[in-house]
Amino acid sequence: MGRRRQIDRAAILDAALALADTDGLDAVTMQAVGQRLQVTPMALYRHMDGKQALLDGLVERLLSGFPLPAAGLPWDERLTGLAEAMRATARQHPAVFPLLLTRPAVTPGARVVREAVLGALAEAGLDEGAAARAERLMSTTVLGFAASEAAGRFRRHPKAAIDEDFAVLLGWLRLMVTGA
Amino acid sequence: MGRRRQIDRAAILDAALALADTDGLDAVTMQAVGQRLQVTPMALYRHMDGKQALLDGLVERLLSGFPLPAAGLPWDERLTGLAEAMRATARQHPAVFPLLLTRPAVTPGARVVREAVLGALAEAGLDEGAAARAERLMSTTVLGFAASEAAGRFRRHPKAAIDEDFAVLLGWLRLMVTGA
DNA sequence: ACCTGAACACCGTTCAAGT
DNA sequence: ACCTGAACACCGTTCAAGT
Repeated sequence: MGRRRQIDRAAILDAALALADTDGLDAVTMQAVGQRLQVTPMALYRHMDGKQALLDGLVERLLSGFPLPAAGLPWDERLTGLAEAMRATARQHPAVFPLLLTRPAVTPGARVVREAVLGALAEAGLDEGAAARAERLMSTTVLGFAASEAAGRFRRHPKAAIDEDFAVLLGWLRLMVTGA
Repeated sequence: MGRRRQIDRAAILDAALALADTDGLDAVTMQAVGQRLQVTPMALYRHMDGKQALLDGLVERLLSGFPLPAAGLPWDERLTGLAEAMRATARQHPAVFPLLLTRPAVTPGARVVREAVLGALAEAGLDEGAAARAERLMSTTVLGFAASEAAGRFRRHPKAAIDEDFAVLLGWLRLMVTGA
């Protein structure tokens, strides 16, 4: 025992995410991930289809770890909960989060989140077309805010002001649903 | 004459932006920019403080080329014009645009755009604090939408649907000002 | 003053070789 | 089956040398 290091896809993503969280996206290199797993960079290629696939995997990790609001809650609380969970995820993984703005939401993890939003909007009384449009717009809005915060675009502003901004934004979103 | 290539900061940014527009951000390497100017990569360092400064310069380029709406227009048309100009810029420079979400708006170019938005909001009757908040939120929202589109997050959807999404978004923004 | 050559420490990725 | 060694074509960046 203890002769050769054993790795798998999950271990690679764990290592890459830890690296991204502590040292930023640029620190996620095949060599650094390998080193963290005590393996040569080339060993990763058996489990992961290259660097781009690794980044895709990281994004999916964020999505699949997304806490969904309790189903029994009223629609507006579910929407608010979803938005807050998104912001919390952005704060936990600021380096990876902006990549979400880059990829079509077609993966299983993205689909789950979208269905949750669509469900809340349907309960609010929006028809299918309006709900689909509102979902795109709301996701984009919340994603843009959270990604901005994660990337440090608001770093000149006190945290309290940004929290208040977000609260105002949530108010807008609610109005968007009821006022349309 | 014609003995040694002469370059300067503006020429470097021109070359880098052209490269980014046609081949993406990853194609913007010191070597590729140098080659386009028929100069070695090391020659760039005399005029530009490294790769990061080059990217910063590219972002500022986008901002400073931003067309501002005519000052005589009513506030809501100015706001709409600003948002549409932002989206047009994102379409012209899709590779560079997402970087805007990454940097605090403290450069001269960013300041000009922000003042234009604040001016329109002041004319709409918002006090200073409310205008500052609305500016942050609106810029973030429009930036998020335009960056998403530029990065290809909506590539599964027909262009007409996205245009309509944007029109709905502009309606929301207007409501945000009058309804608060 | 401003560009070049040589050099360094990294990158991602391949492929044959080892176990 | 799965990791390693060697190799390749790139990266960004420095510094002394050329003109």
